[in-house]
Amino acid sequence: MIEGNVFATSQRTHQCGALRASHAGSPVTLGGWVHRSRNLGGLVFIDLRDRAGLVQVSFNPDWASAAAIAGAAAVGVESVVLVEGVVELRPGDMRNTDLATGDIEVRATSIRVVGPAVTPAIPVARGKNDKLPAEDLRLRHRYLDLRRPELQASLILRHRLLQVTRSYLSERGFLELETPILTKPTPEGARDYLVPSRVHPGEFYALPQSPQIYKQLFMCAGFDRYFQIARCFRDEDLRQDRQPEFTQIDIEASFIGRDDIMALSEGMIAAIWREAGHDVTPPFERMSYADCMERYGCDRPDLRYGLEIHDFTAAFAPLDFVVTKSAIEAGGRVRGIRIAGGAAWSRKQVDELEALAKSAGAGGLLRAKKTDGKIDGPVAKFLTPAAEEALALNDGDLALIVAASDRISNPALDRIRQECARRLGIVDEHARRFLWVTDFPMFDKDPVTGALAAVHHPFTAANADDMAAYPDAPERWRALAYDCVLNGLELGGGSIRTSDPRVQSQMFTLLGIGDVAEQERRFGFLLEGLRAGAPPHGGIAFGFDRISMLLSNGASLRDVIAFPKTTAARALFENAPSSVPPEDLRDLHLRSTAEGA
RNA sequence: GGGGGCGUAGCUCAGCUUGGUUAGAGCACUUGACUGUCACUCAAGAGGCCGCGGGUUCGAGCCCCGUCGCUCCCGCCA
Repeated sequence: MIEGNVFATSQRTHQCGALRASHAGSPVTLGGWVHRSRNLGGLVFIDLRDRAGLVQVSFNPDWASAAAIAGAAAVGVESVVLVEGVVELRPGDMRNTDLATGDIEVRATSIRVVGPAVTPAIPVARGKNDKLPAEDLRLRHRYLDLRRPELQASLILRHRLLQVTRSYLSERGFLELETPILTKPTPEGARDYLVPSRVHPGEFYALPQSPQIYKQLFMCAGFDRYFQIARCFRDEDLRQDRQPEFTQIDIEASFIGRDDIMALSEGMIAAIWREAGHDVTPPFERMSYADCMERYGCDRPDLRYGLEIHDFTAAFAPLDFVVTKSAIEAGGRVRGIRIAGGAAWSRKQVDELEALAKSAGAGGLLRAKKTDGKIDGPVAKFLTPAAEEALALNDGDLALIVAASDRISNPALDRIRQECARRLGIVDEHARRFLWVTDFPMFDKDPVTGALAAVHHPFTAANADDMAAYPDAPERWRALAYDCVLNGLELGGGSIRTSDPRVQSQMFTLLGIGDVAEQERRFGFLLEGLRAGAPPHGGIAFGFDRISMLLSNGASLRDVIAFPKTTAARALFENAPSSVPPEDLRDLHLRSTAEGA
């Protein structure tokens, strides 16, 4: 680090928000924005703001000229001013403990307005109970919104997290290598953003959904360890935690296995969280995909609370109860969760949970509660002692059960479990339960068409034992893939890649791209790279925006991205996308079919 | 692509249920007063295409239809 005050320039000596009692007696020149001012009549205070914080500048006839006081009284909020003065300790009763600079004030002798401001369209300085302006206004006037100390803190933290990430990886031999933004359309996955070529009529580049193939080619080229803070683009409908362009910490390495990537990632996550002031202790817990689905009904379980799913199928099979019986006969299972104290919930409350289960695709939600030693509910009169024992209800407990195929019951029970935890207030907001989910299936089989789709992506390697054991049942193969999960949120995921070009070609065939010419056309540049001598390699990518959001306690991804898009993928500040002159379209060999075009 | 919510002063919101004087409040803004405030205080003032279009009605911020924008969710996101 450079010693001393790097913020001193020919025009100012200090940052406003950096002044402390130790500066008392120093003459200073400050530049900043007028956050608020208080004119007491002949005595004026200005709260001057820069990215470091606020400092009170006082204008008093004892040290300031009448002209300076008049200037201070006249300046409008959000104007940029340069003030000269002396840092002085405030008398004890005038200290402001709410302000980092509250022990001192700057007794100003002059003020110069260098950037006068019109009245701001949205307020920057807010009272304690003032609500934020509507988000579209904040986005439209982003230059003002970004002045808010909260957003500045988020972006400053984001910067620090990026630097920690860079140095962590760089210190471990990873090279920060760049990949193209103008690239080739990807045949599967999300929709691409397309860029028309001017010199090649009718042809298009695509913006990368991820640098996946390029980073594998870096491995083929022998760079051994790669990382990139990579911008990625996906043209899909948006959510609170989804932007059309987003940033990934993208990592790939050679001569490594799953455990190497996990250990490296754990260290990096710990370094990032430490930078944000949190202790994280690797190694992280691990759980197979199969266990996750069995116990939690989803592949990214929130482990901050229990409410695990239990299987009652064996005990319920003999029951002469049509709901469970028909489900089991159709190949389904009877599974549910036990809620201690849930018997006290009202009919209406449980109905709401059933509605939730139905919205997740379940046909219904069976309930059984135990009060005064007696089980109540539609199944109650069919229960055998064995079934009662399996339910294992204590007095006051409620069981919520879904009888269906796992494909139906998993998402339903997942939703129910999350909602029950919320209602019970058993989610420890301060807990951080990191988890590796491993052994994902390679393929997802479409229940109707039987077609296979890659669960992770087509370049993921399969477990070799599975391939040998079930050569004709690829839907049983497990992938060498892993997801990093925190409190039910996916932070990142990756896999060991297929480095044998023949195996990669077989994978494409399984995915329905059997034609060799077609494979070469779509993925030739990867296959050629693999044929040229590819080391075993693998990697991972973390969603950096989401990590920033978590660590700055932001409610939305839009609070950690300087210039985000709306949920309609529109940029309200610079007003993109927008129409272009017809001649521009002509140059690109395009004609718009949009109405009114 | 589908569903829910919101849209009234520069900002945050009342008013809408049950249509009926001149559409209100707080903050911000302008002017004035005020020598230790820190969301300063006090007084006065200015500020409105009630998102837009159509309809019902003697009469619409309010009811109906459509549309646009923002937002949340489902689908989608290898």
